[in-house]
Amino acid sequence: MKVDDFALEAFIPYLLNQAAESSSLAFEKIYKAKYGMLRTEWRVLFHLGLYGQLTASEIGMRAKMHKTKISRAVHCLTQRRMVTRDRDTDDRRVEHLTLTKLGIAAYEDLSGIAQRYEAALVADLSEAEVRVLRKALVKLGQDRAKRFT
Amino acid sequence: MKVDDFALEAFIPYLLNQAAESSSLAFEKIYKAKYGMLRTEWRVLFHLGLYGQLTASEIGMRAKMHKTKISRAVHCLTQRRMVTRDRDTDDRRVEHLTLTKLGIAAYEDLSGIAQRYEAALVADLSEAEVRVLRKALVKLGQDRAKRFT
DNA sequence: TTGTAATAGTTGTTTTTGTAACTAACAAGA
DNA sequence: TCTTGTTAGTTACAAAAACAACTATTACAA
Repeated sequence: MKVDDFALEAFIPYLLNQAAESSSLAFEKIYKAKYGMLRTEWRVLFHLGLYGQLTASEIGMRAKMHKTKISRAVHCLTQRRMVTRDRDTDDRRVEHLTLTKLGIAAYEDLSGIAQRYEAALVADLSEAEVRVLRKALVKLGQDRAKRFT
Repeated sequence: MKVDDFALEAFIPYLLNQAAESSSLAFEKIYKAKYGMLRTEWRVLFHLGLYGQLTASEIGMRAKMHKTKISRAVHCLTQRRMVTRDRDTDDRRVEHLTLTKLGIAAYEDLSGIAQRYEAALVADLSEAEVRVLRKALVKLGQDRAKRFT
């Protein structure tokens, strides 16, 4: 199987998946253990904590999560009294989601941990490298729907 | 919700997940459409194509995939006549996995596509940036079991 | 030997995700 | 008004993943 110079070890999507999984794992354990949250719930919580009141669709666009995931995450978060839903008075299809005191507390706790976690993650990279990394990840995260067929 | 200077948009694990998902998507469609493969199967195929004969455990260690995933992926790949299993004569617990002609053909086809795909992915990054990216991803992909509690 | 532990891999069951179909509300033209 | 189409969000069902328990085989020590 001589084949080629193509190293799976260096295939960017593969590396990205490994890095994403590995880097999410330890942090996932924290919010799971402390608040019983799933990754989807953590994301919703985080978006609400960061941007304030949002609708499910807005979260969907920002986080690129499918609406069913959001629907379920919001359901769980409301059950856990971390999020409240308010119907829009003009358009009664839309719901405005807001964190409760409990939700805010969880968000503040977890975002603090997240910052320290991230610092530990990139501890052995230089600042310049981290800048390049972030920039590259943002680019790679963009929709490329049409770019490769 | 004034809170903080913590930008979710810049949280590395978040960016990694976005980039990983986005970058895997288009490629996933290709091997799914052409060969009806799942991501797990594609990974197994790729490891076998790259390293030749391996056992399931070896693939598990290299790819950091759980053994049940590998078991099922191998099952599908053998059904599709892309992989053959041979019992080790010394230790009858272990199976040596090898690509068939069909498997090799699929691997060669897909690895070619993968190379071009990756080239398109990083097209608007400089070579230096790609180097930094790969290096950072490899580091982040490493086990950090004990590094953050 | 024989008993205990360890390893390779599989199978079964439960969670979580993905997909598609659905309800409810609005919009806008005939 | 009455379609027809669109949007927000939910629900139901199918696909995939995670987790635990299992079989078969080997290792190794009493």
